[in-house]
Order: sequence, then structure tokens, then C-alpha cells
Amino acid sequence: MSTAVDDELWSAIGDPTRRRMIDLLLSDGQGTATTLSAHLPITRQAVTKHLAVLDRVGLVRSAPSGREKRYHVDEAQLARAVAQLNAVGELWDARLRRIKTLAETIQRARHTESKPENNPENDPHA
Amino acid sequence: MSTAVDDELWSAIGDPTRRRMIDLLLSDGQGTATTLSAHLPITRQAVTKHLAVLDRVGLVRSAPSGREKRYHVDEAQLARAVAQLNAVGELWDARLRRIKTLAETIQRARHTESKPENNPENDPHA
DNA sequence: CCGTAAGTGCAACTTCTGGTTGCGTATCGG
DNA sequence: CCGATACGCAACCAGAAGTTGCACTTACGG
Repeated sequence: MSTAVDDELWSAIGDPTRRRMIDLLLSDGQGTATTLSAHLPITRQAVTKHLAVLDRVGLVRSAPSGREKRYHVDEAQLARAVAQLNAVGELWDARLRRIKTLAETIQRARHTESKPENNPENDPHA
Repeated sequence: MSTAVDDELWSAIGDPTRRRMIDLLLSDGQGTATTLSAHLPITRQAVTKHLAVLDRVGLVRSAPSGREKRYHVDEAQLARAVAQLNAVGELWDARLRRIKTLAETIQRARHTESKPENNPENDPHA
């Protein structure tokens, strides 16, 4: 299921700042460490480190252009990351559905008793 | 788009270990720090810290049972987390499709020219 | 041609998180 | 009662994220 590469991809896109960076790169098509840092609450150097991480997992690639270094998203790799997101989402979704169905089944089986909804330790959330 | 709560949820499920813990809790229905640590490459204390994080964002809840403390997944909250995953996945997916379509359009337009080096540099869409 | 501004890279330092070890405490079972 | 089991707390270590500071290249206007 979870390979080391998968975990690398995950932890790359798990960081909120890096997700925002990917968003920015996607909407502008490209960007440098300096331009990205202008839209983020962190310094250029921090952005550079994040870009290094993203570059290491292949989510972005760079192309020097004069004195600046332009980064752009690697679409294929991002598509793979999206696939991972969907995979986990669907897995959990399936498990949740299964649990829910099971709960309903139990509920139905309890249908012969006189206590349909006892609340022993269950606190409903907000 | 990204609220602070969302980021908390994300960073909670962004950690590979915590995702595995959720998997374990989902498949067994419940678990303690000790039982979970038996299936993980980390110590019980580390598991406890992760459980504290998951509990703080509401993804799991605990119920003391004698000398042990049983944790279980909060299904509603996990469903919300899954929704977040899907949201980001679909957003990026949409952007990727748009880029791909744009690329094909350019390709088709270039079909008549010979010098595609015209770089407008400015494409601020969101 | 030269000085300056813009952009980058490297290094040291702090802070926070994930992980460990060690120890103290409570609970269960013979 | 006593040992084994499960938990909690605190100190400590390592790595990642972020900062500041400085040196180095590149573009550009005088």
C-alpha cells in the first residue's frame, strides 16, 4: 500500500505552505522563489527550501532564465499526487460506508428490542 | 479557501504514521496506544503523541476502559477530512485539465507558425 | 565601463515536531 | 499481596521549517 515514495509525495503536499506554492505556480504557470515569497508569509529563503523539497519529489522543475530561476509544476507528477489523494480518500470513504452499513444492520437487528437509541458514552459533536 | 482549521486537519492526516494509525483504527474499529504501537515502527509514547494530535483535531476520540484507554475514529470528522482531500484533488485536477487544454490549443495555433518564442510573460488567471 | 539594483545561493542560528529513554503510577489477575 | 500490564509525565535528541546575514552573479542605466 504505502511505499516510501508515496510517503515522500504525501509529506511534500501535506505541508500547507507547499500546497499554497503549488496553487500559485498552477495559477501563474510559473514563478521564482522571490515572486512566490511575495504572496506568502515567509521569506524567500524558506520558499527556496520548500522548492527544493518539491523539486526532490519531482513535483516542480526549474529552468534558469537569466539571473532568475523559474519553477513550474510537473503536471504528470502532480497528477500522480492527486491520484494518491483520491486513493486514500476513496479507501477511507469505503471503510466509512462499510461501518455505516454495519451500524444500520445492527440497528435493524436490535429492532426487536425495546431500547432503540440508548446513549451511554456518546457525545454528539458540534 | 484554506482556513486554519483546514490546515490543522490537513497536517493531521498529512503525517504517514497518523494515516496508518487511522487505517488501523478503522479496520479494527478501536485500539489503544499499546496495541497500535505493536503494528507500528514507533514506541507507545510516540503513538500517544500522535493520538493526542488526532484527538485535538477531532479525528479520534477516547474512552477509558479499566486500565486501558480505547481510541476510535470519529466518522463524521473523518468524512470531513476526506471531503478536504477530494476538494484539493479536484481543484488541482481541474487546473491540470485547463493547462492541458491550453497547451493543446497553443500547439494547434503554432501549427501555422514557425517562431513560437513569443513570451507574453503575463497570464494572471485564477 | 562602472556602479547599483535585482535575484540567487550558502551558512549559522532558533524553534517546533517527531521520536526515544527512563521513571512513576494505577489497574488487573492469580 | 504481588507481579505483570497499561498508562502518564519529563528530559533529552534529531530533523525540518523559518529567520538573519553575507557573498556572488546578472541585468541595466549613467
